[in-house]
Amino acid sequence: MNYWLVKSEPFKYSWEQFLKDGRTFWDGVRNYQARNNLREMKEGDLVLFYHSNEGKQVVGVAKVVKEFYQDPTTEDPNWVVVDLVPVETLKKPVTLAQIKADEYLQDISLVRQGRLSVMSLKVAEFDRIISLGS
DNA sequence: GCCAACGTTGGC
DNA sequence: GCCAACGTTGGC
Repeated sequence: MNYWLVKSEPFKYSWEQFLKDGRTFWDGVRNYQARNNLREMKEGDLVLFYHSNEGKQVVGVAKVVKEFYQDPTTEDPNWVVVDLVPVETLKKPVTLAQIKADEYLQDISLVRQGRLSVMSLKVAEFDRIISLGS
């Protein structure tokens, strides 16, 4: 079981839209490192959903329901997607500022590698964010 | 809107 | 295979 964090700009695809859809395929990844992370995702893995640019906060938890397959939005076989469903909305969104200020989250990729859009999390980091959001 | 960080591209 | 130039992301 692994833990992940994905970013989305809310005006492009928001958590609210995700809840409305009930299920989505995570497309648009055009970065090799992020792509590699998508390929590592297993069914049942939990994924934090982060709003970048506007909001800059973790807003909910999703779950992988289908492992990677060819990105249907491009012919290029380099790129893949996974299917996600929403699991729960955080009672209190966890902001980037909170994460940066938290002593247990100093090494999180969200802070250390700001531009990466799909990253893995340690269990401790995942749990910490969940507890900050409860 | 600016700019830092960093990934990618292309010339040599 | 190195590295400069360029483009993109995302925080501020």
